[in-house]
Amino acid sequence: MENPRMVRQQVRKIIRVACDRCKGSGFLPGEIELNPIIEIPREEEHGDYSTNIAFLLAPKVRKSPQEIAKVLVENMDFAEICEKVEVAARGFMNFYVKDAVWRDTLKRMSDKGLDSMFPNVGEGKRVLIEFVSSNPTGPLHIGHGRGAAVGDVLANVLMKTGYTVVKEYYVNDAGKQIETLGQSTYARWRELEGDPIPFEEHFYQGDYVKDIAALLAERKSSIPPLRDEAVRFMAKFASDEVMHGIERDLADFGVIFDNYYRETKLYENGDVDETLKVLQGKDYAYEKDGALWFRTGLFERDEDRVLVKSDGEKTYFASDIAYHKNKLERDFDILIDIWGSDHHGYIPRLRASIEALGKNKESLKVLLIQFVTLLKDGKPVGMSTRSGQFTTLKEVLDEVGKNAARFFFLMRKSDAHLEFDLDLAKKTSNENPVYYVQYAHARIESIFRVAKDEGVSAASLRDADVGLLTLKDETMLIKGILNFFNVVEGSARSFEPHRITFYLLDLVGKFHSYYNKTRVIGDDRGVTLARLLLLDMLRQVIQSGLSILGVSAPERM
RNA sequence: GCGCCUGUAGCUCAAUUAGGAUAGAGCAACGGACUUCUAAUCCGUAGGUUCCGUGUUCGAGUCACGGCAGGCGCGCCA
Repeated sequence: MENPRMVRQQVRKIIRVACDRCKGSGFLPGEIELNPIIEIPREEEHGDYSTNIAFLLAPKVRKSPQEIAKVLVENMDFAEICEKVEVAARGFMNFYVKDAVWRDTLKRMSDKGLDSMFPNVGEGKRVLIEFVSSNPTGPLHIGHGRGAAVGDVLANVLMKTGYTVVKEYYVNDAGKQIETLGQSTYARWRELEGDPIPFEEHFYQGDYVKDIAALLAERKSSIPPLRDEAVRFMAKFASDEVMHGIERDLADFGVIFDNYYRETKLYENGDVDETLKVLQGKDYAYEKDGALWFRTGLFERDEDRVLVKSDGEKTYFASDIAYHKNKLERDFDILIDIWGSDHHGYIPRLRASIEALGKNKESLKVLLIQFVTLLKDGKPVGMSTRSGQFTTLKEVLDEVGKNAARFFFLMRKSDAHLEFDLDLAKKTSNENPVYYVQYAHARIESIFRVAKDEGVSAASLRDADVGLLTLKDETMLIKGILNFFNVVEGSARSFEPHRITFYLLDLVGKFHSYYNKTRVIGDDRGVTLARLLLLDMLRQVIQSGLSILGVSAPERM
């Protein structure tokens, strides 16, 4: 078997052949067409794969599932890959794959390398993942951190599985919020100059505004004398400054974007006006009460939305349509947007706009990220950007480090609430799941150090005889290792990066258990080599999994 | 009022390609294992009306309908 997916395909084939044979003998009607599920059973005693085909056939041929399963098995040639196929009491058919098949697949993996094992899900499709996209009016908080982790890891997963991926950050550098930032900065600057003006309630309260004002105060000469111009100048200055900080925090978090796409660019190059013209040309936009409205209701169950306000200003929605039009025109097959879940109400109108532009709205996938509750001393820490009482990503990174932060963000499915326990993430103890995985890797590295001292080189692993891996724990570990590629595939198909985290925890659990029971390096050189090959593959899978997560795989701990 | 998400062990969460067999982990609790390649580990015990109800069927944590509870959204804001 080239890879573990092929084992499942073989099982499918065995079933199909048996069905054909039963059709030939008249036991099954010839025209019947079925797509049975072949799954990995929960219970180990139920074999490596099982199928429900007998249940699906039962009503059609008016026979009991048990009888159908029995006849199918009698007509089955399974000996090549299975040691037995059993009919369970209810009518399930359980396939017990030969241990040798798994061992040979492991050997193949060792010979050909990990990269040859990843399934090609994407087939070269181009996908653009847009995430974080936080307004440059304040530093990233912990919620953005979760979005950053999910987006970055999803990008890694998709890259592993045959997609061409571009990571993009959309910078909302136009509009009222930037203006408010300018006013806030200006007010702080006046304070520093000893000539204060009222600091209004809707201004940004955070201390970072004061820092920026202080920076400006040092370069007094470049500030325009007129207030309006000064505010505009400071808006630009402050948002650039904040943006630099965001990029720095992201880099510290291990997230590097391919592009930063600025909203103002869409205005400058005429994309927004062009988009509005197209919509109007198709009569998908109309004027009412002095404003321009988009006919959302034509495409989705949603109300019509304003594109141009009666004061002539364009809405965020207008430029966002232009942005997504722009993305599609850059020849991406799939657009993934990662948003905070509080924006979910925005999905219908954006989908509608894509359809209105004559594109397939199914090419847009929106992943919603639920809020993060930060726990400190077991109690939640409140947050709000306006009041300045948020916990920034930087603070969390400084406290728990990149590895723990990324791992914790991916311990939940993204659309579920996440409780982030700061104290737990910080602990250097067995309670911390990050270390559980990393420690397994360090242990394996340690074994290889000892092996090296005893004269076992990496090259000699080529001669290892996997047939000597006969322990039950070893078979389980092999299956666990090979399952990696299925998990990555599932993760890619469902856009659920957190599956990698769960998989790794499960896998290294098997290893820790094995380690405590079994000595790898022993007197029997053959067995030692075989076990080292097993651990080498395990090590590579852990490294690969952790690198997808963006978490380090330390050699010592 | 309408829409989306969530509800599983004391706590935090799983449950595989959208229905499969006896619902699983970790933490916390209790009892054990270091003369050994790393005890940041392992082994064992205990812990459940899967929020409630009705339905669909060979089979429901999973699907449908109706409730209950929590979160979020329903702007000419972004």
